[in-house]
Amino acid sequence: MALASQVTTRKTDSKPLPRVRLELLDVCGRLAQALNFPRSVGEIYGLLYLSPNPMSAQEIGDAISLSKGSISTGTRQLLSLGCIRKVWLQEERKDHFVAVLELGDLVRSAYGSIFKVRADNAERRLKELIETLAEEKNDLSKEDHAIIKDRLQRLVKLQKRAHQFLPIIERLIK
Amino acid sequence: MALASQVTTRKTDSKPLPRVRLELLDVCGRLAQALNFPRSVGEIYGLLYLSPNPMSAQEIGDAISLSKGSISTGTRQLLSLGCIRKVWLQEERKDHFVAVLELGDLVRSAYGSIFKVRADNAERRLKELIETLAEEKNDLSKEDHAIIKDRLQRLVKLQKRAHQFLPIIERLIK
DNA sequence: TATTTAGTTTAGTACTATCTAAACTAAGTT
DNA sequence: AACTTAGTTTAGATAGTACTAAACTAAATA
Repeated sequence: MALASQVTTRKTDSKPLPRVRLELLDVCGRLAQALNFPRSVGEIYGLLYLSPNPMSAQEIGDAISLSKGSISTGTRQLLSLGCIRKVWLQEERKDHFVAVLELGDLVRSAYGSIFKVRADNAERRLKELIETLAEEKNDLSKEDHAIIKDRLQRLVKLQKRAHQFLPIIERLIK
Repeated sequence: MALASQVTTRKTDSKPLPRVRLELLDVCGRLAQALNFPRSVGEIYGLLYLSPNPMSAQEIGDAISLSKGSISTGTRQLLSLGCIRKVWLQEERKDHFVAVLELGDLVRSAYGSIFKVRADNAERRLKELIETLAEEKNDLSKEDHAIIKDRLQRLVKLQKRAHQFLPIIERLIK
């Protein structure tokens, strides 16, 4: 029993992280911010990505200083994004986390769930705009109507252009 | 003189915007937010994009309600991004603005100045990480070193993959 | 030169997002 | 059953951003 408690405290003997890991952690933090995620979420992923072993919330909190609460929500986000996984270690009560290393898969699914959805949304929106213009035709002067129609038409062209990309990107990504 | 002042006040007779314009304005506002710009910046662009005439700061402020200050900084941002242009109207002291309609050009330059730069940055960063790892080789256990090296190698692969995209995207864009 | 007008900059306010601390839930241990 | 431990949720603190109002600069007009 005395031994057991020693074992649990041993966990906290966290040596400082090697610089490589600190650097990647930072890179991931910035990347996360650029993608409108909390920086800490990126940091957690970066920490796990170069971790030789699965890490508990404890250990994560020790490595980057972050509260229990933040780690809890951060890991939940990463789990739901499929960026990390839980692993159960024998005779360990705590959850442990590992980074999903197959980033290609992640990118692929991000494409499907984000990029594609956006493209579809944009298309719908633009159609709505054109409908609205049609409804308002009588309220507008001939010239104004023509101008607006022309400009919306430009957007349609641009969109068609973008649409040609999708299949090409899909092929590249798979 | 009375006439002149009438003329200047006439400008303020702003009729409410047609719905198409309100809708596009909204779309652009949301788009701006998604790109980490202030919503108002997107709204200004959206407003100008469907405007039959160049608009003064005044008119912009009347159309979407926005303070002088915000319009000043907002237009400056859009100008520096190349999204709008100033036009000087005869016998008008005020600046007037028009949207740049060639969105294709904008996308192209955004690719050059943002996407490409990011890709290059990422490449540099990754090289640095690998250098750091080399420097730290002795501080790490053999196993840890091997693991970290392997994972960085995965990133290199991913990056090479991404790199293949660039020329293809460039070709599509031009 | 004094006054008006256009536009910029600054100081301050309001809002939002992320974090922490602590209350809480649940489950395992003695 | 009481206690410890792991993890979640909530309330509140803090920081950052985007806006407004107002002071300021510069230029045109009287």
